[in-house]
Amino acid sequence: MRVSRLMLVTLRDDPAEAEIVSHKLLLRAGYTRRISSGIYAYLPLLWRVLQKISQIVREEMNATGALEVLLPQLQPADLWERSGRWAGYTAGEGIMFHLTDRQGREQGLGPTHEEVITALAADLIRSYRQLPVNLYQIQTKFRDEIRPRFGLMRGREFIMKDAYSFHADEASLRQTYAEMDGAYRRIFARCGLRTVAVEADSGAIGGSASQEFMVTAEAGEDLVLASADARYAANQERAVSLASEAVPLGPDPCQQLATPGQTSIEALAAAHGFDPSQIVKVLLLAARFADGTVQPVLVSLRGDQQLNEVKLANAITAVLADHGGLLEVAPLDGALVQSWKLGVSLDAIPFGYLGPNLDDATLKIATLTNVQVGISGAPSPKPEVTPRLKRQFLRLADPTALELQRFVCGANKKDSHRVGASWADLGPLPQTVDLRAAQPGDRCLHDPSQQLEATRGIEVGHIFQLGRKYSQALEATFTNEAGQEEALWMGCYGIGVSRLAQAAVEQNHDANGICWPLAIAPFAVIVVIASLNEPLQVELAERLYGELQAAGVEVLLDDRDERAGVKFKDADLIGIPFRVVVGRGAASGQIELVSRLGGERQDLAADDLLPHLMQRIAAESPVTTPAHP
RNA sequence: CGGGGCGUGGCGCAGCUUGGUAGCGCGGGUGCUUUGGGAGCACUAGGUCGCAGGUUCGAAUCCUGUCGCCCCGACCA
Repeated sequence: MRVSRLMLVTLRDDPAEAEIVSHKLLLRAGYTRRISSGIYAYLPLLWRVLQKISQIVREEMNATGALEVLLPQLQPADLWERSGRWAGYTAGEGIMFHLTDRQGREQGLGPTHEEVITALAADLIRSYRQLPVNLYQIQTKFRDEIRPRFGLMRGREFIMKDAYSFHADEASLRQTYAEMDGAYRRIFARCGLRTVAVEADSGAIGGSASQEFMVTAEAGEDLVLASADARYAANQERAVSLASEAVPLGPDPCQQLATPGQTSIEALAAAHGFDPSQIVKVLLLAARFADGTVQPVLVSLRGDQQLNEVKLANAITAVLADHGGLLEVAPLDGALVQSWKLGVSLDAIPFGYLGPNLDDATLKIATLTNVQVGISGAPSPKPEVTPRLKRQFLRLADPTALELQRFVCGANKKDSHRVGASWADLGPLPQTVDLRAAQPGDRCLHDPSQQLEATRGIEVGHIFQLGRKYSQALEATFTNEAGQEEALWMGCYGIGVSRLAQAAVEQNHDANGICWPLAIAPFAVIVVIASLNEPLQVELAERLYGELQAAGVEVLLDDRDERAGVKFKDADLIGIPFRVVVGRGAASGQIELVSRLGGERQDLAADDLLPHLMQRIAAESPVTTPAHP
């Protein structure tokens, strides 16, 4: 390809719209343009990169025996209603773009494809003899992200590889899951990325085991907690650790303590010399479900620990599985009562002095006159369904709180705490669930001498063992060896292809621009004609360009009538791994070869270029994974 | 959605506080000179100052509304 024909537009200044370096470079180097928030055009150079990545993904997926397909992006609502995800994905903070077609049928633009693929599996898979199978596709996904960010990093339209496997039993699922783990490691390594595999929360997709692949980068949106011995790594939302030892509380009998105005752990600890680990803090929240159910939740945590909201949401979902799906969890306060139109009075609730045994009766139904509806200027009501508030708290407690023999907690009375309370004093025990957020510096479970360290990561891949959640909902069954109908076991496996491209830039750049890993570079080589006014240079460059092309090398020829400096700057900016400069030495058949990464340069006879480059390229290319038998 | 910020030639910005007929750098075009790390000189094209109202003799500037974009939080490949 000739640069003069490439529609290459590079920018000298950083665009105002970009914040992180990879986004700036992709814009400056002419790889992409924003069309609207979270929607980007893939320009010719970027499209080549995306094709390169896709091809690597394809080769590694095919090598595991997976089958490539292409599924519809426009998906009927009823499919999503059958899996129970329509409401959650479209209402409230849902991320599915959706529309009504001319027949009045509701459709969604696919943010993911579990529903479609499971419906297909139900149709196509009849017998255990067909199993296992693994289907994948590489296509554009649509997600109306709450906050699109950082260019291709979090777009509302992006390219994803998603795969779905079907199995006769859990052991087979585990095996394919392990194969995908291996394939993913090879994919990211071949793309030239440094990644770390971490335990992850399975989120809205559902299911049991899941693992994320993080490109380590400062600009990453995720916090990874890992031990220095590399034996444990997890996303912070999932991470577990050992809490520090609590400071024991003295043996004095339980008594009330006047604590006027001391509504925070800090104030309470400061005023009476308590250690925060001696206090049980109680949080009041409310969980809203798709069917309108609103469940008040009381969470007990040790005072020095923080709540992990992802763990909390998972716990609530596990306890209340049959309300159409959890939509939202938020602190229950006056503002929430109003915005969710709960029709409840919180006047009897002594905020700041809550104990784990707060009486259900404190949830008082407000009289109608207190239900403020239709106040001008008030936000429009969010719930699409009439809320039905449960009158009993769901009581949850983190083990760190339950392990305390004696502790300080709110007395459920304004300006008053209990000191020396024990769980026996407080009635029935709350349900025990891990709810605390692991923190950097915490000791590790596998080896308490190890500490968790924080790094930031960009999630480029995620693999899940889904189990039978979707196959049961969508009645995707097969006949097992014994002749009985059984729901399929499922796994799903995603790679953010367009995100990966930007993550690669985030990890591979310098002050002059992008330094693409050879395997995903849009071109391997750029031949720069130093001066178009020198016929010898032009002639030699054209000859080399032709030879490289004939040899199958992906090569750019910078034939623009620009000064050499401009062309060097652009070559660095767009990040082509090898630069061949045809300049002063052309008369004596000498050219210069410059490596983008590291910048080392060497003079070569023009005739030696091709064999030399072929050898360099081969040296950097990994062995191709053999095809699946 | 809550909080913060920004919309002025293609790009990056100034001007706005204190209203007076729009400017700088880069980029584009033409010519001459230059020619190995984003050249110099000259000429030139290009802007209803996001949009809609309002105040005013007069609005980029003040007021109201609205749309768009970016950043911080909840969502995720």
